[in-house]
Amino acid sequence: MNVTGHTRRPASIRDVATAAGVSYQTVSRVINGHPSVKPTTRDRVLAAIDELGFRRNATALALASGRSRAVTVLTANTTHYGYASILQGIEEAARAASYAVGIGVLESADEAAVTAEVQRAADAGGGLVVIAYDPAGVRALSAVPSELPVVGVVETPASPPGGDRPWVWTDDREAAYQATRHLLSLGHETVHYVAIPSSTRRTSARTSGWQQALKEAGAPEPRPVQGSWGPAGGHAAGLELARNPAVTAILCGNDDLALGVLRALHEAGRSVPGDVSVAGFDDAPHSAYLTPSLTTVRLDFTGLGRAAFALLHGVVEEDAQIAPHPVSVPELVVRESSGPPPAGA
Amino acid sequence: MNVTGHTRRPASIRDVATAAGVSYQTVSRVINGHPSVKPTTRDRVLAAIDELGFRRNATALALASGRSRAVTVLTANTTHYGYASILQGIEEAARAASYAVGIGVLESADEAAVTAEVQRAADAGGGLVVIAYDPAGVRALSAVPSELPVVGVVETPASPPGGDRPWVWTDDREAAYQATRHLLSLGHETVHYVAIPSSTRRTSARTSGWQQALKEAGAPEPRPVQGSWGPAGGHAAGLELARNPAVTAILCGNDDLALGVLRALHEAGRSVPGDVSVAGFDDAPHSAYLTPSLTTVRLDFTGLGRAAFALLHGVVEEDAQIAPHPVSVPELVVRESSGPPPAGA
DNA sequence: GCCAGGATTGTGACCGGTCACATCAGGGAC
DNA sequence: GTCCCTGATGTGACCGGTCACAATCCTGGC
Repeated sequence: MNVTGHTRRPASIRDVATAAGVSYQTVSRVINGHPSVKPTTRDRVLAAIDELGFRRNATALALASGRSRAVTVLTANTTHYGYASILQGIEEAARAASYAVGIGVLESADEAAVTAEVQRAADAGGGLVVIAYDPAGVRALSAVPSELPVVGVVETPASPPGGDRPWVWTDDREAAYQATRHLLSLGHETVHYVAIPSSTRRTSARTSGWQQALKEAGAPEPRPVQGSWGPAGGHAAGLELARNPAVTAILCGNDDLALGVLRALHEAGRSVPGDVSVAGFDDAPHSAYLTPSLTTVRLDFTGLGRAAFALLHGVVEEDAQIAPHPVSVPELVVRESSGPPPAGA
Repeated sequence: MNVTGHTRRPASIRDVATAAGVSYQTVSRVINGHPSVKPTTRDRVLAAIDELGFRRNATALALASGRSRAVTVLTANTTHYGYASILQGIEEAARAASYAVGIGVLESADEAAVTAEVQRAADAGGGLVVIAYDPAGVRALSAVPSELPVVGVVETPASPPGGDRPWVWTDDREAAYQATRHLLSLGHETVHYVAIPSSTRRTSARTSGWQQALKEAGAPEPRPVQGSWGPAGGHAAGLELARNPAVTAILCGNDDLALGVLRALHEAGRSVPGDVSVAGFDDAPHSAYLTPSLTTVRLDFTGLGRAAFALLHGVVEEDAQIAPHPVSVPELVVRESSGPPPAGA
């Protein structure tokens, strides 16, 4: 160990080579596990590595070899439950594969801003995971130059916006379908829907799952109420729906929205689930502890993140490339916020 | 523009040099804004850069110059509101300074695991921001080799665990003090406290602010109840406190904990704020929409993250180094969950 | 005892930038 | 007209690894 106290620069393979009395190439072979190195030599090199505290310089490796063992996650948001959990899943898997994880936030959906951010991510080297749940993400995914390895986390599997890029998704359609069926099965005549902003102009997967369930049941299909991502949007939407006494069941695009809806119904003097049933989406950590606790559909975002990384890893390392597939089966979690419609309805 | 469709490797400064009919060094001068380049030459080079779509290779830059324009954030968590917001703030500021942002999650507080993660972060090059709100983070901060630029986001300013490293903090002590005073001023005899896990064995800043307020008011000081980070811990603590009819006011270490406490009180049949007042900490986005809405202390985590980056930036670029300072003045937000104690108490 | 061939090891060039220094021209002072 | 200095530009080495190829050692087969 070095005890001089000098802030010397870290040892390079040439330092190790000198210490072990071999050439730098032999050191390179040892750290790369090349087979044809005599065991005694290898031991000598390993001892030198250990003594000098040598660590392979990631920057030099990236420059010389092109491989960079890094992922950059491009996302419009890092704090919302779903996004944060996907990020966490990616980080987890990346760490296990000893990949570095970078993040880039798409603050605006503006074309120029998105392109700039994609460029920055490309500069970082390595692969990309783009969370394309919103317009900014979708735009980013399609702005990624074709020579870059990228995986999209998308909302809908059909004709993904990123073209022929590999992607992963959760089955949002199925999840919305299940939640809607649940509410209908309780006896509600129909189910209203408060939507999250869609990733594209087309109908979102969540919306279409809801529509399908209504159609199958022959229930009237009310116009979806547009919400935002957070509770504030849900609150506004909830106030609007509360004015209509015919509304007895509300499905929300996510749990935050549902929280706002619950609050709005409370303010309007309508009880949940007595007067109105509410269901959310995502099963955020706080949903089980609300009063009333929230019926919702659980999605495995962390697993989704892990799958996204696994897919990217497969692409980058040119191993068997895993076919894109939905990684989580959505699971309906029935809690207090849903129940039969009021007797009079 | 290139229209061959070939996946050619990106242009280097030598490609640009050839295209502009100058040496690579001149190109380097142009992209670095060196003064002594003849305007006509500069224009020629800029035109070539534009035509070839040249972008400076960040990896090569880092290797050759040592500077890397990157920050790695080391944190035990990415999903909790406070952590996620700090990360967001760092990313925001870093993006503005065109720094790359990396993250490393400290999954375990185990010494070896933490050291390994710090090593990985060091390998990424650039500076470090360590969120030291918990044992893992504190350990990581002190495990950072002294030659690495690092900023700690710590709980308590006094004798920071990272030694002489620069740091930023929120004034948690003041925040807890304010919240406790608020509850006492409503007429409660004393205030109970549900604690988040402390970053060290010592009394946390939040705990000591609470204690100080009680002491000043001559109120009895109950033993703090230990919680975890999430609502589940708050729920358990809440059930325990609900058994004691003398409890009329509860301060919680964060809003998630408070949510669990609210739920537990509801289950125990005690009304909020009629029987018991509850206050949280952090002002998470959902807190305003709970029923009852949550009285809490707002902390500017995003600003804290920005400040952490600014400080690091100052250290790395060797500009005027900003002295560490609390960036946010905690702000008490009074909502429905706090009120006077029941008349009989 | 001599040679083919695999196992081991070393050398030089390169990745794409930067840095330190050399070179070359032009212009003012004498 | 010469000298010196400064502005503009080019050359070579280097950052710390990798890659392709050359060189050397050792062993078995004949």
